[in-house]
Amino acid sequence: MGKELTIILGPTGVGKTDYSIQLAKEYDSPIINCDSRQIFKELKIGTAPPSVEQLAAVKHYFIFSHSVQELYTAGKYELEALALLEELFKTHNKLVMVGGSGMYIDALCNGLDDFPQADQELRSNLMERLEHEGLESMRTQLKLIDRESYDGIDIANPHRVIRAIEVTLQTGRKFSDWKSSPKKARPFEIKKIGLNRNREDLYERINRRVDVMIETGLLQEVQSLAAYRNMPALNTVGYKELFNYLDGTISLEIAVDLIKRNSRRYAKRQLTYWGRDKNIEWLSCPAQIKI
RNA sequence: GGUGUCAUAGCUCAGUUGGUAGAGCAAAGGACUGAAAAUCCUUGUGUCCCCGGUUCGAUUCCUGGUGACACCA
Repeated sequence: MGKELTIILGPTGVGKTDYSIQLAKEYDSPIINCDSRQIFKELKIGTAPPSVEQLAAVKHYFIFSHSVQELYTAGKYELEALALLEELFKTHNKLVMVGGSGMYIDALCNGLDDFPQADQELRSNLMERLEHEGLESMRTQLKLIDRESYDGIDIANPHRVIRAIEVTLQTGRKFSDWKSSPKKARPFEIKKIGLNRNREDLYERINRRVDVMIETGLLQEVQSLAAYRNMPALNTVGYKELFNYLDGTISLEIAVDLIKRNSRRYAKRQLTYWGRDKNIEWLSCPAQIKI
């Protein structure tokens, strides 16, 4: 019998978790998470992971599995998740995956080109130069060492410029030469289900969920993570705003409003990201489902 | 009850010496190859509160109304 992976995706707050539990029970499958922040064991509130009851009801992978102290990336996820799937498919025909990280999902489904992960030292050097010399200077360098990338990537985006320079310097081969739009073969079928709902309803759920997070102790969680605030894992909606509050830069009320706003914007970006993926079968959630 | 001030984008407000208007925020749309909950790009028509008057022309000036605020009683 053929192996099939069902991926449930959708914007934050849409109700993916509940849906995934149902489907996992129906398929008698564990759940493999593909949310880039729920993998962190230190983040228990602000990333809206499955509840203790939900975790007890169905076996979950990639939930609380890694630490914010380590650098985690889409590339690592591709390898680790793929290895796990191969293992699980030995005993299952159908598996359920859920999450909202579009790039992680793409990495798993299609793979990434084989250029390396960033060398941390090189990256921090480049970051420093960006800060001191400005973006224009970085662009000029990219133009010199990889003209094709300079013409092809979003030159206004510092992350992209730095990444292209970084790979080129690190490997001695142009970033643009590495790129091939990979479509790596996977030993299983992939079915994508997108969950969506009325925009107003979605935003309402997001806003409410933030209030619940605050009531549940998000502020205390953020406080306890102060030592790691510079790790990429903590550059996350719900955490960065509260760090600012703790610094005294903004009031708690404003921080909470910003968390809501940034979550809403995140949801919108997710929807945009998946807009071009024609393989997603979209389902509209009824308004009654509670978080 | 009297007097005064205000009424413009979803919100806060600017402005038009009379020729139908623009900022910030919110919002919307988009991009995306190891930071992706990241990072970046683009987008401003709205009965200028309502009725009438003056005027070639009123959101702008005038009368009245309504509402909000302030002060006086």
